[in-house]
Amino acid sequence: MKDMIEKLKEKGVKLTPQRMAIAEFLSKNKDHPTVDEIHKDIQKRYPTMSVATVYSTLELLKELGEIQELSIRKRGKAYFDPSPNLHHHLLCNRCGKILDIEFDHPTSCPIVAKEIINGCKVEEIQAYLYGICSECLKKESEKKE
Amino acid sequence: MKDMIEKLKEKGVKLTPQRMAIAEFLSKNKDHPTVDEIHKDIQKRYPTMSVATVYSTLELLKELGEIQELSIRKRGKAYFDPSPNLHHHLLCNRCGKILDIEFDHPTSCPIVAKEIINGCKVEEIQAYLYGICSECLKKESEKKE
DNA sequence: TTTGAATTTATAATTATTATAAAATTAAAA
DNA sequence: TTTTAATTTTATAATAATTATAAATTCAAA
Repeated sequence: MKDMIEKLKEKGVKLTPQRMAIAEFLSKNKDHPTVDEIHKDIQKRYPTMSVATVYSTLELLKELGEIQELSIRKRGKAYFDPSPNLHHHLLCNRCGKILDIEFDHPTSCPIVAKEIINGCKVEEIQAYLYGICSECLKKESEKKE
Repeated sequence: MKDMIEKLKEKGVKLTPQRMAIAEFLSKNKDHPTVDEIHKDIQKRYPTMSVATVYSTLELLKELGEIQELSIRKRGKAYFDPSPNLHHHLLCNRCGKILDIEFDHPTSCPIVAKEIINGCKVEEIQAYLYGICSECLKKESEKKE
């Protein structure tokens, strides 16, 4: 929690109450929130918080490398990951949950290992798996019994 | 070109002129068109073609596994890939082009190899690389000289 | 030819995001 | 402390992609 705010200060970002509220929300969040979710939550304590500020702050945090924006097919809106570290995501086709997929051996991935592929310089990688999460698999196998 | 239409016929899909025009457009297309691009192109020859039909036909083709929809961070709209086969995509941060990335050894990828990961069943995989394409790299190196 | 289901169309509604301009805040300068 | 200028926030409107709706059309089977 303090971590992200500390880093922002170090980077010379003006620490407004709004930005701190968003940074705090993200730091505590283990999920993949949307703009709307962030906005709604903070508005409870901070009624004048506007969506535009949420958008601009998320853009700022992205540029600073503090968070990442996902590109996943789910209702055409943006999802954010409070962690900027390389990992993948799975979207459950049943319940719609987005799960983090930490992959064991990054160096064994033929793409992650390379900085250049097909003559293109790779700066960022995101992989999306679509399938069925463990909870939904369990539910389905219970039904069959 | 004939290929996709043939397959649709086999699958018992009603072959309307609109659907055939869309299938033909996609079959000839090596790019990653948007709904709007598809619509605009077909409207030249077929002035009454509506966007709703483009949306519904693309949804149908997706369900039939004839095409895939990308989710790549580019102006918040949907991009389609006329080929349903597993391959990845690179978005050039300079020129905005989306390039196909055929990866050499699918079996060497630690994710593709598995059907189950973290207890989840993986049905589909999409990876997005963000970076700089070879053409833009070339332009940049020429500038420096 | 009639019937009924599926499809297409035009239009409106919805939703996420971006743009705009006024008001508020902030931090530095006087 | 007061003034100043730049930045940030806010409310609102504008834009753009997608989805919903209902009437019109097409199509194939009875």
